[in-house]
Amino acid sequence: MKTYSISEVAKELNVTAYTLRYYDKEGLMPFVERTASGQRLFKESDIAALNIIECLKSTGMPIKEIKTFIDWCTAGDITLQQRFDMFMERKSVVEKQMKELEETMKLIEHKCYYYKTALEAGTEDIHKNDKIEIPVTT
Amino acid sequence: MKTYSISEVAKELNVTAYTLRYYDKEGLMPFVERTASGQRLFKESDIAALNIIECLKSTGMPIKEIKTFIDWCTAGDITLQQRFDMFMERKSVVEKQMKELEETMKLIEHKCYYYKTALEAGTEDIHKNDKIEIPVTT
DNA sequence: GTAATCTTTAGAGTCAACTCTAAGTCAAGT
DNA sequence: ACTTGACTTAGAGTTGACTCTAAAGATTAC
Repeated sequence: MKTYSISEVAKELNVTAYTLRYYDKEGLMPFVERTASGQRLFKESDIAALNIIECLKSTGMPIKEIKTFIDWCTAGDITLQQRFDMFMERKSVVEKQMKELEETMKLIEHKCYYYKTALEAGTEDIHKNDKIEIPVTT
Repeated sequence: MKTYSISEVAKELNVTAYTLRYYDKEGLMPFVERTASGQRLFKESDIAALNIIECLKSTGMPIKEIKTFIDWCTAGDITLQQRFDMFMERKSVVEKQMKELEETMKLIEHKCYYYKTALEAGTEDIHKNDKIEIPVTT
């Protein structure tokens, strides 16, 4: 079975080897095996697991919570419910992030328009009488 | 013209007064006026500007870059092009974030399904023969 | 007018997530 | 055998963004 060194994996996942060692130190990689001399040997399945870790991280989940998930994985079928619940919660977190990102996008696009027209006019003054936007909650 | 105290603004924007003072210290709020005794007086337009700051922050822009933008605003029409370019770049950053968030969502949803079926079976073993997913670039 | 509750500042402390250093070990090429 | 470069560890250092403290001054409520 093909294995990979830490720097190969780092390159593949676009992180540094330092970061991977840090994750290991924090308990996110209890599954990675070692050679007799102590060097890490990453399997394909380890890289897949790291992809899940990256995915959780990208939802804003802190390392410590990801560790809890890894611990659940190690514990086996007894923690299936916790893991299911966790991913369902992540799903709603990501849904919220998507909505927020859309609001952000609206404002950014409005500003693009604002500056495009200001540039055409040569001055921002053309927007002097724009009404101040009060965020609408409903 | 109605004005607001730092704690009123903090409440409104869902941040702490500490945070607002920190932003001020970092140069994000040169426009906020003061009473004779030195207390900050926030106008509606200041709150609008803080909303833009929050918007930029939510795209992952660091405080120092936001300060650059605020400095451009202070400099006037001469920096219209820079500000337009900045928002156009933010737009493409947010587009990228949206795409990434969709990829994240796909993986999360897949995991929800994975654990839902595992729960129904009472064991994760039913997925033993799932092929390892190799991220597809195209 | 005085107590309670703001506000101000400079500067220190915290926290997460890296990021690096030092000193040593291991592996691959010539 | 020896050099070069990758790997190991513990632990220190960095960064960004707050978060708080202390001591002082200002404002509000009665």
